Amino acid sequence: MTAIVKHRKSTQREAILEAIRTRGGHSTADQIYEAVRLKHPRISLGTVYRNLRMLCDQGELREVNTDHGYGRFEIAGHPHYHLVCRRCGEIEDCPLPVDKSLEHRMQALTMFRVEQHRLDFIGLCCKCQSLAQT
Amino acid sequence: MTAIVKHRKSTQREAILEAIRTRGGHSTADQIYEAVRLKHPRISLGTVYRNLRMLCDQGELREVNTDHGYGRFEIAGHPHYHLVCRRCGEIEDCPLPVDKSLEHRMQALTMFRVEQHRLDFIGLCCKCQSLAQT
DNA sequence: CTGGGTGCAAAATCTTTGCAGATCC
DNA sequence: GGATCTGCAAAGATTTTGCACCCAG
Repeated sequence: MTAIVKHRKSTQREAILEAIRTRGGHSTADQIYEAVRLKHPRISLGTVYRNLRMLCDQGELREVNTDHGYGRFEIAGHPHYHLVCRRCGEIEDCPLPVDKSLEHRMQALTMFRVEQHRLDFIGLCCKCQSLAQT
Repeated sequence: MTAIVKHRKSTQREAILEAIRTRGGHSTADQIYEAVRLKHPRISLGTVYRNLRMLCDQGELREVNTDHGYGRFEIAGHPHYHLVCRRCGEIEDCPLPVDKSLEHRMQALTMFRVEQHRLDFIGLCCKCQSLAQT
């Protein structure tokens, strides 16, 4: 099932994973690039993207999509929902438990083959609540 | 609340709305562009994007995000969930009723100001089920 | 050694924008 | 007639890729 692809270990890839862990997840490619650059000034954005893609394919990372134009990446631990700020795009993990039964309920109603679901709550993060009225 | 902006009517904008209605929603900017071009060969992609943005701002359209790189647009009727095909990116509307109580349950647990939520089921559409095994 | 990984820069993709002329009211 | 829209093309933003060199195994 899972593609068997050999990958060497590389300093850069380790550093990228480390950076995501340190930042606490939900980082954009550029944030990761900047973070890694502190220790590895010669790393290139291309390498960051290449490794993010690879780590996603391997299941070590998960890409989180927002409406804010760029992808964000998190460590692929146990699944959870997200809180997404519509103003600044920041993402927080959601304390609500994941409800797998939704998938079964849904599957009963459609020919579409349901494999997983994602639930995002959209609104304003604490910081943006104080800044904006709208 | 809603910004009071005057907008004239334009042949192009009408045609864009019409195209989205005809295609049945969930269209990409490019699909809309191609559809409108049949009747208005001189329309430009820029105009399509400008009008899509405007119609979203006015609340006539809603932008639906997928992981497939481009935005999709649907008529902003009553809210509903989506089925998203991970292979081809196609979107279907979901028959499951929207559960607003999720937002209240969530709001009770966080400082984040919850305004709405979105729920996508991810999997394989009928067409892609027959094509792929993975 | 040798094939995967990297840096660099160019290219690809999707979307937005500046400008001059056309259009609606 | 004047503000709004349009077409065109150039610019932006984000992500991917070709290539020659480098390095882990």
